[in-house]
Amino acid sequence: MARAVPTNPRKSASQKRSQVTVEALLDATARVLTKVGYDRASTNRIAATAGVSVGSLYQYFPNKEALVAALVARHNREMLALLSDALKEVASLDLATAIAKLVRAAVDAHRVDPALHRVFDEQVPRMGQLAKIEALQGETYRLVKSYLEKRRNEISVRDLDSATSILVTTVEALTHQFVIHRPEAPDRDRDRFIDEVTRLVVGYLMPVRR
Amino acid sequence: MARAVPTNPRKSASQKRSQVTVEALLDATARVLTKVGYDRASTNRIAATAGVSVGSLYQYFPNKEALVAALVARHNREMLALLSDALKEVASLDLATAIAKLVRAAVDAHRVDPALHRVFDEQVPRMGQLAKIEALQGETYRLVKSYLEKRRNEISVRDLDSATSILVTTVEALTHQFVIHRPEAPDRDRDRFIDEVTRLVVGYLMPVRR
DNA sequence: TATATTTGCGAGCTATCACTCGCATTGTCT
DNA sequence: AGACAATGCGAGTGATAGCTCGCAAATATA
Repeated sequence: MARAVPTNPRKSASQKRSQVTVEALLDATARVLTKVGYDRASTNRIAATAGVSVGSLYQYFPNKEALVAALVARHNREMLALLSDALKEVASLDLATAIAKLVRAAVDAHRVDPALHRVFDEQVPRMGQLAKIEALQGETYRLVKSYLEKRRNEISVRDLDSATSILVTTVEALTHQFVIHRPEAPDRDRDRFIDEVTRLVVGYLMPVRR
Repeated sequence: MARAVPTNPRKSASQKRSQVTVEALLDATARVLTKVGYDRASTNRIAATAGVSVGSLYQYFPNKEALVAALVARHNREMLALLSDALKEVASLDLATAIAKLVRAAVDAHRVDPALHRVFDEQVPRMGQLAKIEALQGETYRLVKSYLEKRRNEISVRDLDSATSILVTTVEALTHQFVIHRPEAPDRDRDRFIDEVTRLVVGYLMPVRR
């Protein structure tokens, strides 16, 4: 319980065996987090779930926070890859269609493991090591902004930076809210939701002189 | 540390003296939370900060979670009152102006105690007792929806319910993000931000045939 | 004033947590 | 095979957390 001082990384796994251990620990962390929540997810419990000793856990992660941070980082990298793919698939479409597809991609991405997503959102404290992880969110920002830049002539906003940050925040919040509060929503409702978000975004990016 | 079973409320304060104690505890909770964060905010620490014994704390709050829940509830009631006032002040304005004023009110509300707000947002786990608190958020939803209903003829959205939920989520997320990431933003930037959010919202509620 | 009730106290109990360390096992290199 | 390094182990340690309980002080009631 006593963890006042910030911690440094440990040795990184070099042999295959240890890499398996690390993966097992991350997987176990995800399972334990979704099963019992952040507070009750102790390092002992996670190690046991992973079929690994606590000692091994601390060989690769200096503390619980670093462990969770690594899991979040892995998760974020996956999400980022999905976004990147979606942006490529959408490169040649007109903006309105593209936005619709992107929003759908966001919703689908969040539906992969909603329980884990929910824990990240509702329980994992975003501080310390975890705060650094948000820097990885900056990559999302960059990807979206560079996409908007390519479509600059179809878009009429004062400032691409604020537009990007507004869009990323908005779509993320709405997607979270939808997936968390209506995890079993039928396809029709999901389509409706995507439609509404698309209208919101397109209306913002391509306003019509009134 | 051992708190497996959910807990019931304790006796509520009847004499003035005890009400003072309860208030002191809530105030201390806010101070401790913003100072050391959720994890390190122990009940002993909170009681000491309040100038009250742990025993007294547990006379009114069955556990730490209930204590924090009570604080969040108090905070939410204050926020709700601000929203309610803002809606009244805006009743007779045209929609676009009204939205702008409402967004400004939201930003101002979050600027009252940004540190506390941040703790609520980033650290306080939204589960158990805290989940019930979100039901109080339903009141926000109801207020906004009834406002939109009064303006139904100026608005063109398919469904007022989804529109309400989208607007509440969006404005809240954007406001949070702005206040947390730019707590010291100059007035000009704040005005800009309010402008953008207003454009986003108005563009959604009053789309122009394209 | 005498009695009953409410409120306040805080040392201390138990549970649990994060984390260590000396030793055993497995893998690599020559 | 032999030597050295990498990895795995898990009982044990110290610290701290949440929470209780017996008693004292303050307030209400008669």
